[in-house]
Parts: sequence; structure tokens; C-alpha cells
Amino acid sequence: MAVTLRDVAQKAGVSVRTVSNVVNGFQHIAPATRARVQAALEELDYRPNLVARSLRQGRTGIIMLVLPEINVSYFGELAHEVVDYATSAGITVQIDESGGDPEREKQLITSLAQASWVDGVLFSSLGLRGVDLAGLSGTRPLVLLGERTARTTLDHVGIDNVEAARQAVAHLIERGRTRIAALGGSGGARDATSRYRLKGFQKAMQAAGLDPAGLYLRTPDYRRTSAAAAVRELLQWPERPDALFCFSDELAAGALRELHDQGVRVPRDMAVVGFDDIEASRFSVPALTSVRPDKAGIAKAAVDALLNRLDDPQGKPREIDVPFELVVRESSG
Amino acid sequence: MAVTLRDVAQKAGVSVRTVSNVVNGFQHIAPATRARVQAALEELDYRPNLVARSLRQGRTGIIMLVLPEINVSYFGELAHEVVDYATSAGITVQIDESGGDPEREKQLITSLAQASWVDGVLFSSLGLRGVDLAGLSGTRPLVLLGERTARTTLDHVGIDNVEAARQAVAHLIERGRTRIAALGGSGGARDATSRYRLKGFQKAMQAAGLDPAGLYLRTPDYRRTSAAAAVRELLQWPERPDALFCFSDELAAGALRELHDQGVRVPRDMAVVGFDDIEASRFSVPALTSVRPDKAGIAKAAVDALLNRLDDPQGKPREIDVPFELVVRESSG
DNA sequence: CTGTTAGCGCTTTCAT
DNA sequence: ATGAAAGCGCTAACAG
Repeated sequence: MAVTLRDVAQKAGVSVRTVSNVVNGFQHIAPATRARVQAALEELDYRPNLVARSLRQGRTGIIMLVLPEINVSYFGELAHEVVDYATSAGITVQIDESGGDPEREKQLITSLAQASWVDGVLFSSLGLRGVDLAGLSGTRPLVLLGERTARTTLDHVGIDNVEAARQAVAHLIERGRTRIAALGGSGGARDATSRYRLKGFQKAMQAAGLDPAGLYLRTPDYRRTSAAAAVRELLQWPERPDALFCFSDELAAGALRELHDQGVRVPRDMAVVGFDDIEASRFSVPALTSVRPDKAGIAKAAVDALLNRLDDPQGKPREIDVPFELVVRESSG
Repeated sequence: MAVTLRDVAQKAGVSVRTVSNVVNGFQHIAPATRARVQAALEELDYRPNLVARSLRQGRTGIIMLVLPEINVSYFGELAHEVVDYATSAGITVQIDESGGDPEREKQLITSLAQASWVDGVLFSSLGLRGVDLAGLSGTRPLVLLGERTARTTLDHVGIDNVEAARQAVAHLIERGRTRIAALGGSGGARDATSRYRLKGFQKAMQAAGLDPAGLYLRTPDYRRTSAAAAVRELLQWPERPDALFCFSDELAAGALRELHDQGVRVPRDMAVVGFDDIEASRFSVPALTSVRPDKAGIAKAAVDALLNRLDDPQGKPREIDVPFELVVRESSG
């Protein structure tokens, strides 16, 4: 059986109160007492029971990070930053995956709301509307990561997707490309990411006097395979595009591979720009131009926002914009 | 304030015991009572307090997954499988990163041993010896993932690294390569991964009557950048190798990129084989030949082993070998 | 400065 | 079939 405060107290000939004080480093303890307690503590190899402590204090120091899939590089890198920063703040991170499936997301929210030890939740949703998420907010602080999926009463941390996409496309235009295709996601209401990026794309096209509507290829997800398939289709078009704006780096990677297979040279025949700036993109052939969100900044802002909300559950929702940057590499010529 | 069992009991005019029974789906409850309790439950929107429940039961249903870095694709993919399988078993996963730093690993073990919620720990260590880890095993079940770092009393799940490496190199030899270089890690005692893979490399070389000792390039870690630097050096050698066996796919990716920059054609001038078979490797140019460990198999075996150990803390340590497979693609010609 | 004690919310033994 | 009550191990309010 585990050693408890009582055991230590008994051994040291003091009360549990005193032991607790020593364990928690309180002031005002007689040096002699402290020494005696310390000795007992070590001799018995006491380890505090965190569950009991949390029950008492009503806080666990655990936050939950919900994201589509941890094996997708962007989310892996984001999770890394979150774990990193949270750890430095004395918080541990639990991870759950939604698979990007709206049903599963709702279910997760329900179970999180119903029963959980987590102090708060960071939710990186793909398909869910803010309204769906609001169900959780009554129970536990929740911070939304990524796209703002709707006018909502929740805290939200992310980059300005429309502007980022606009800059990426403006860059292609600057490089002399005119037949630019956007690639990725559904562009529909359920997929805020693609909606915003598409909007930025259109904005840039319009600003340059190009046709904003024409060239958009949907994909069922943001993975390499999907992009490869889409590119195969795109290359059948009567007028071939001269540039590709992919809504994720993984899509871009799939596109690069397929373009290579089809003998289309990048960037000469086709410029390619990605989004997320995952580690692998720096090393692809050709190296990928991409929008780099400040992932560490997102993580820090999100964890901080959550911590703030723990102290002030009633404060009004904050909208936090994190910087991004377009990293130009070989693929955009 | 949160709704407790007492509140519900009072409302329904029964005892907390009865409410608890209803909540936990026990048998032998008068239908009328059950209905009344159900109504109260819903009306008050009761949510069980998991912390209290855990305190009482002595189990949290949380396991901790410790790995070097979640943003490294292999670990991201492994974590994905772990989260996936654990979730299906009703377990939540906490993630902590060691950064591959032995000091940090020890510190993590200490803090895990000292105070923690987790029922058990899955530890994917790079640099730690089994002995270091044993400190935890007294407190909480621990399963080692990846390399068996030492003769140890702990459960261990992984693939046969020596044999996997041997097969990878044998494949290169079969393809007619003779000057094969191994690349990655330190090969030293603190890095079991590279030690085993190096051993497999040497075994294959020896079996083919080739010089097993000559060609080994150390790297400080398993990342792309390090491989690029190593390859730059390797290309200076008087007799250039005709094949590269990289101890991770990320290393291989860095190598591919550098070889491309230096005008070395893969696989014609240099064949490349990786290890881990991360998603990106299927799409690189050229597509990478790699050793694919059964990640889902590892995850399942590891979680199961942990769960078993919870029930039977005294059972003797199990050594679980998970299958792997060499996936041949373009890079090995 | 330190001892006593009342819970945190839940499960579960012991009654009935 | 259900109630009463004893804790799980800890912190903190209340004494002294």
C-alpha cells in the first residue's frame, strides 16, 4: 500500500497538517520539526497522491488537446509546441483525436463535457461550427485553435487565413503566374480552413484582375494521396494551370510527386505553394514555398488563454491573431 | 457548483447509493426507482466527478506516453496508433516529451514515479538504459517501446532491429551494391537504436563477405539536417559509397535532398534505404525503400501489455516482438 | 507554530 | 432492493 501523509505524520510524531505544510513548502515551520518530517518523508519514500490533491483543490493541472490526427505533420508540430509550453507551465497535456469527423468531434465534446478531469480543452476542429462547440463551454474552459469556425462566444487562437492565402497567391502572381489553381478541401461550410483559404485566393486573383472563380480543385481531405489524384485530373484540363496553391503542405507534397511522375517540371512548368510549412517541406525536391504559421506562438497563446480563462471564467471571449510568414523556396520559381 | 450524487439523491428521494447504482448500470433496481432517479439525473444534468471516482477506485484510466518528440513523424504515427487503440479500450493518453535527452528522461521518470495520476507508462526511450528505468517500475507499471535498452526486468515491445537492419542491407547487396555506408546515431551505448541497426548492417556485410567495419557515419540525431551534413562529408571520401543505409526515414530524406543538390543520382549512383516507413517516404522523389515496423501492432501490444500488468503487477516481464517488413520502392533501384 | 477536523464526490461494505 | 456510513488521501478552515 502506498505511503500516506498519515503514515509520515505518525512516524515523525506530528500531525498530518504539519507534514502537508512541509510537503508544500509552507513557511513558519520550526526547523527542528521540518527536519524530523523531512527525515520521515524520505525514509518512507512518500509520494503525494495527486488524485486526492486534485479532488480537494478542484484542479488537475491537465488540459486536453483535441486535434484531427496527431500523425499529420502540422498537428504533430503544433502538439509539440503545446506540450512544450504547457510542460514549462507545469501542465500536462492529454491528447485526443477527432479524425476530423464531425460526429466524432461532437461525441468528444459531449464526453468531455460530461465527465473528465481536464481543467480545460484546446480544440482544433476541422468541421465543427462554433455553435456545436458551445455545449462544452458551460462546463469547462475551451479555446478554439485554427480557424474560427463561426461567430462564437469562445476564445480563439489562429492566424489570419484569408490574408495568408492572399499573400501566397499574390506571390505567385508577382512571379508572373496567371493560371493559378487552388487545391484542397471542400470550400464548403463544414470546412472552414478551405473556405478561408479559398477566399484569400479569390481576393488575390481579383486584385490582379484575374478570374477568381475558375480554378479550384476539391479534395476529400488534406493528405498527399488526395492531391496526387487531384493533380492527375487537373493535368487533363484543356488549359493547364501554371501554378498550384495547395491548402496544406501535405497536399503540396502529393502534388509535387504526381507532377514529377507526369513530367511536369516545378517550378518551370508549374509553380507550387503550400500551407503550414512542415519540416519536410524544407527538404523536398524542389523545396516548397509555404505559409508558415507561428506554431509556437499559437501554442503559447492558446495555453495562456486557457489558463486565463480558468482564473476568469466570465471574461469576454478573446480573439487572438498570431503572426505568419510566407517562406519562399524553390517551388515557386 | 457542480451537481453531485447527493443532490440527485435528494431530488429523487433516494440514497446516494441507489443513484450510484443507477449511474453505474447495476442490476436489481426497482424499475420505478430507476425511472425516478433517471429523471432527477437528467433534470439536474448530473456529471460524475471522475477525480473522485478515481480516488476511490485507485485507477484513473489514464496512461502516459513518453516519447522523444511528437513532431518527429515516426513518433507522431506511433502516437496516433497508441491513442487510437487506447481510446477504443476506454483509456486516455497523456503525452510527454523527453527530447531524447537522458537527463530529461530521468527527470521525467522521477516525477512520474513520485507523483502522477497515470495508471501506467509507455516509455519510448532513446538514450536510457533499462536500469535507469527500473526506478519507476516499482511504483507504476511501465512498458518499454522501441529498443530494448538493456537486460531489464521490464516489459518490452518492439521489432527485431538487428534482423530488420540486416534485411535492409542484404537487399542492397542483392541489388549489386558493395560499398554500403550506414548513417545515423552514435552507435554507442547510449543510443541502442543505432547500436542494433549498426549490428544488423555489419551482420549483412559480413555474410556477403564485405568489409563490415568501414563505412559508418555518425549523426548527432535522427533528423534531416544532420543527414544532409553527413552526406556532404561522405561525398568527399576518396572512394564514394554506392549505397546508403539510413537509420531513419528522416535521415534518408535529408540525404536524398543533399544527394540531389550534389548531382548524385538516386538510385543509379547511390541507392538509399531508410527505416520507419513514415508516410512522407511514399511520396518523396524518388520514393524511399524503407523498413516498415508494424506500428499499429506495436501500439496494441504495448497498451495490452500495460493493461495486463495492471491486473498482474507481479507477472514476469514479457518480451514482445512485433513484425516488420521491408518495403522496396524506387530509391534502392 | 502545530493539532484537529471537515469535507472534496464517489464507491462499497454492512445492514436491513 | 435500498439506506447508512466508512473511507480513498489530501488541503484548509478553525483552534489553540
